[in-house]
Order: sequence, then C-alpha cells, then structure tokens
Amino acid sequence: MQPAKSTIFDVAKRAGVSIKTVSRVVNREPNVRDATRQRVELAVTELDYRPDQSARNLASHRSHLIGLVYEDPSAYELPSSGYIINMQQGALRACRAAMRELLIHPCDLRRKDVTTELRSVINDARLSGVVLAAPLSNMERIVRAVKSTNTPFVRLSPGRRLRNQLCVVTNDRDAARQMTEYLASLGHRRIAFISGNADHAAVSNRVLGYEDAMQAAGRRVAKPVIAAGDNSFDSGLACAEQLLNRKRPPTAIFAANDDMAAGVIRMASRMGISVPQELSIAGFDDITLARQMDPTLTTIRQPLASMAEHAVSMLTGNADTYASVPASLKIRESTGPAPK
Amino acid sequence: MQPAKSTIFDVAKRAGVSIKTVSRVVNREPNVRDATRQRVELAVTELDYRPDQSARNLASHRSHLIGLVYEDPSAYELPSSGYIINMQQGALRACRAAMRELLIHPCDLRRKDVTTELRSVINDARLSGVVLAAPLSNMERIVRAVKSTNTPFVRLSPGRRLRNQLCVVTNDRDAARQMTEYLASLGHRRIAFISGNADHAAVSNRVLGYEDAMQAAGRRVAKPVIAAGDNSFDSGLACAEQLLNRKRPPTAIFAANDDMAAGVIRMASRMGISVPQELSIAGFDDITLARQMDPTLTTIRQPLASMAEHAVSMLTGNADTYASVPASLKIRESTGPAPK
DNA sequence: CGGCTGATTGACAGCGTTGTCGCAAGCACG
DNA sequence: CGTGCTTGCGACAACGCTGTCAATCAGCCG
Repeated sequence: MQPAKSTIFDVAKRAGVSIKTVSRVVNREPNVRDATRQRVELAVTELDYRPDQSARNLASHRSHLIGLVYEDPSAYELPSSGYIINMQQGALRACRAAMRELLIHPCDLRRKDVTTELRSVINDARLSGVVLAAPLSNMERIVRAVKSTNTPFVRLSPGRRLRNQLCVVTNDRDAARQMTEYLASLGHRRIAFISGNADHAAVSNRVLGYEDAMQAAGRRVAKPVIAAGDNSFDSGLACAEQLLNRKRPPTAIFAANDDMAAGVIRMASRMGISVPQELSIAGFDDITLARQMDPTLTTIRQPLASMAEHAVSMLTGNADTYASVPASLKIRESTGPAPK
Repeated sequence: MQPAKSTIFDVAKRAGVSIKTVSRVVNREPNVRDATRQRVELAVTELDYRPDQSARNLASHRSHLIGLVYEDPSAYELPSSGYIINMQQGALRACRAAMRELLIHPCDLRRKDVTTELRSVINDARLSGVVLAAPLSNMERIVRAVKSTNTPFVRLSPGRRLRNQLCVVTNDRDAARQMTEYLASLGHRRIAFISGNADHAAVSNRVLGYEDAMQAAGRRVAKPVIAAGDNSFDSGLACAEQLLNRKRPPTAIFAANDDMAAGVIRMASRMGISVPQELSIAGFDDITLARQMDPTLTTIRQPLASMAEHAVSMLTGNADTYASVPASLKIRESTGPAPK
C-alpha cells in the first residue's frame, strides 16, 4: 500500500502557509519570499507532493497534455509509418523534458466531420498545445478548426514561413537542389523526378528544388522529367515502370520520398536493371528502412524527430516561435557514376 | 465565436430535473423513468451538451484516456516501428469506438526509475486503463508497477494465459509450428531457426513451435539448429552469415521476426545466394516492410492491430476478459521448394 | 512619525462534475 | 390498513486545485 496521496492542504499545513502560497511556489509564480519558498519546497519533497492534474485542469482550463495530430495512415494504407514514428519520437522527447504527456490523434480526412471531431478532442482533453503535422498543417479547414479552439498550435512544414504563427520548417527546396546537383555531378544527364501528393507542401518544395538545379545546370543536363506519384511505395513502382520503359530512360531517378524510392528500387530489380551501375536512385526522408534496403538508399535526412521536438518545445515555452531545421544529404549505395 | 459551452446545470434547468438526474442519464445509470430520461436526452441534444472531462476526472477519479505503454524503440535504435504503428492503429480504432483518447508512453528500460515514472504517468493522467505491450507485458517489475496503481490494464502477448488477469494472446507456438511444417513440406530437411530476445515471451513460444514441428517430423528432417538473434535487423545479418558459412548450410531459415528475416535476405544477397532458389527464408509478424522486400517475405501475419484493439475494448468494457487472436501463414516469394 | 507604495500572503469562491444520502411515492404482503 | 422494500429523484458535499481580491507588512519619503 502506498502512503495516502498528499494534497496541497497537507503541504500548506506542514509549511505553515496557505494553500495559495503552496500553489504559487509549485507554479513558480513571483512574489514569494525566498525563505517561504524554501519552507514550502521542503514540505513538498517531504510529503512527496505532486499536484493533481485533473484538479488543475478543472481550475485552470488547461491540461498537461500535448496533442500530436497527423493524417491517419490506416485510412489509405499509407506505408508512411517511418514518418509518424519519427515525429512521435521527437515529440515524446520534448514532452518528457517538459513533464508533459503525449496524446496522439490521427485524422481520417475522408470523414466529413474531421474538423468537428478535432475540435472536440482538443476541447475535451483541454490540450495545452497541438502539433499539426504535414500535410494537415497546410490544409485550410484543418488549420481553421484548430485555431478556433484557441489552443496554441505549431505547424510542421507548412510549406512557407508564416507570420505570427508558430511553425517549424526545413529547407526542402534547398536539399532537393543539392541532391539533384549531386546526381548531376556524378555525370548524370537524364535525371527524372517522381513527385508526390501535392497537398504536401514540403513535397512541392522538393519539386522546386529539383527544378532549380536542373535549370541552373542548363545545357549540361537534359530537360526535367517529372512523374506524378502519391507518396506511396506502389506509386513508386508505377512511376518507375513508366520512366524506365521510355525510349531514352533516365540514368538517375530522384523520388520525393523514400517510400517511392523503395518502389523504384524494387521495380529496377524486377526489370533486371542493376543499381547503381545502370541506374542511380535517390530518396528523401531517411526513414529507417532506407538503411535496410538493398542497395541502401542515398537520401536526404529530414530531421523529423528534431522538428517535432522543436514544435513541442515551442508549446511548452522552451523555444523560439520559429525554427528551421536543416536537412542533409546522406550518400549510400543506391547512387553512383552515370553509365557510359 | 462559438455559443457558450453549456453545463450540466443548463441541461437540468431545461429538462426540469436536478443535475444529478442529468448525470444519471448521461452516464446510463439505472433508476431513471423512461419519460424523464427522454426529456433529459432532448435537452442534451438541444443544448449540444458535452460533459466536461476535467470535471469528471476530478470527481470520479478516472479520465477518458487510455495509455499505451511499450518499450522505447529509440532507446536501442530498434527498427521495430512496424510493430508499434500496428499496435497504435488497433488501439486507436477501439478508442474511437469508445470515445476515448490514446496517450502513448514508451518506456526506456535502461532508466532506473522506469517504474516510478510509469506510476506517475498513470496516476497523474488518471488513465482509465493501460495496455501493456510485449515484452513489457512479461516483465515482473513493470507489471507490478502498473498493478500498484490499481488501474485496469491488459497485457499483450504475456507469454502464457493468465488467471484472473486481462490479456490478449496469439497462437505463436502453433503458428511457428505451421510455418516449420510448411517448409518441411517443401522438401527442406535442414531448416534453421533464428530466435530472438528471450525477454519476449512470444518469441520463445515461436522457438517452441519450431521445435515441436522438427520433433514431429522426426527422422525425415535434420536436427533443429537455432541461432540466437536479438530481434534486430543486424542480428539477422549476423546469424545468417554464421549459418550460411557452415559446412552444410541450411536450405531454409526461419527467423523469429521479420526484421531479422530481412537481415537474412540481405545477407543472402550479399553472399550471392539466390532466394528462394537456393535458400528459403521465412519471417514472423508481417510488418509492412514484408510486402516491400525483394523477394517479398513469406511470414506469419501476427494480428497486432486486432490484438491491441481487443485490449482497449476490454478496458472500455466492450469485450471479454480474455482473447486469443489467431495468427496465419502468409506465403509470398521468399520460400520455395528445397534445392535438389 | 504618518502616509504611501509595492511586495507578500491568505480567505474564499469558483471550476463542472460524481458520490452519498435522504426523502417520497409505489408496491407487495399479511 | 400498517410494514417494509424498491424505485425515482434531489440536495448537497466532495474532488483538489487556481483566480480574485483584500489584508498585512516592510520600506521609504517628507
């Protein structure tokens, strides 16, 4: 049996002060004499006092919960588990540091009442903050719903920097440009790109980065070729098939995310095309899988975990209101010199 | 602006009853006349009344939150994201059905204070129930910590059926036996097994299933060969290397989970051994990745999502106190007839 | 030394439910 | 027609905090 849980009254009595003073000390409010503060703190540790969250919630209209909201992958059989897990890990790290807990809430966009439901969750649980993952962070109605709850929220990769709104971004465009330049520097001239779901602003930025590089390379490389994927492994297969069956197939394929790149690798293997000897393949995200594929995937490490961590820190008041976390090139086995 | 939130008092006034009666109706308590119940229900819908969760928590000492507790994968760089995501999806499904929300809490077992911390989380958030995933569901100190909070909890794959305790299991042993028999039926005689982390009771059951089948097959197949992995992709690589370098290497390798099986496939490819022509490989779990590998992986579909869904349903009172969800064989490309 | 100011502290009323208990009405029974 | 039990309902006290506001105290000025 555990010793009966002590309340703010017990602490107050022991320290010889009022409950309000205990409250002040616990919440680090100003205007408490040092001596008093110390007496209270002593009592707190002696009694192992930990404030009751429910009571706090009720009285203060805020909980100690942070909500992580993202697109429900099961809704579409999206194999994007790496994306989600990474975000969760980052968010959890920051939660731990700030003594918060994490509530996860995937949204099924096909449902008509997503916004109503989202509002209910935020209000019912009195979340103290919400992290809105891409691509939701870029959808008008979703953002509006969250905003209407008056709960602080951070948008992850909202596509562009926003004034007066919390957000965390990464340099998708720049990173995509770097990757394309890297491929060009290996001697590739026909570099194709597989784009993804246009809802996902980060993904469109990657397209732009690819185009930037292709344009800058000018005559040295051939025209941009962009195939339309939807971020899924299967669309990677399909796009690869289409691209590789051209009369003059590309010698390098850069996919807007790793899942699609995995599809490309798979298709190349099916078609008997060796990677990277005959075809170089690059991805974007650096999901766990990227290191386990055969060949291992050259990709761009998107700091999803750090981004989510930053986001939560913003909500707990431990970070600036804006953060840009840089992505970086990870060169592995799936890319090599262009074939002669 | 939204219409001011209505409270139990508003409903009571409108229905011409006391707040207690409203409470009874909302909570489906007995001893309310039908006519009264209907009047209240009408008022509830008219005013769009939704009880305040924080107030409920405070008064009833229970929240509407379910906790999902699992081993922290980031602690060990475990690539088991598929496992976690699947569980989450199942748990979320049941939460949605029961109007609950899900709080996730990975445990870092290396920390000395895991149990203290776990208790705090459960108590602070006043979780109404906890789902304890394997292998935590099988660790004495963890289970004890959860039990000490007097919060209802369900153990996932605790290794054996437990009396008077909520748990959800699957037929690991039987499924492993089936897979082994299947391999034998393809003509394989030297079938090796890669076992995993012994903490994970489900995994030890798989070893037993393998042994069952090998024993039953008697003289027809060679003696069991078991290599010790630790559930990770890398250990799959290592064990495969060791097994395949034997004088008489196995013609089939059955790994206790898909991550290790992926490692085996990878090693075979490195060593120039063709799968399934020269070597058959089977896994266990059916993670998303299993369908994306090359060749696609023959494995056992472990119904993790359903298991977690069941678990949450138990906690919300919508299911029995015990469930066994069957696993099933998924034959794909990585297995084939034994080489001559 | 009186008055003024800002720092420090406490009393007390919420916050919106659920739990306990009491009371009245209805019903079976002798 | 009285007794005892069940059913249906309401009054009111928790639940354990935070917010508001008033009271007290110390320091400082003239």
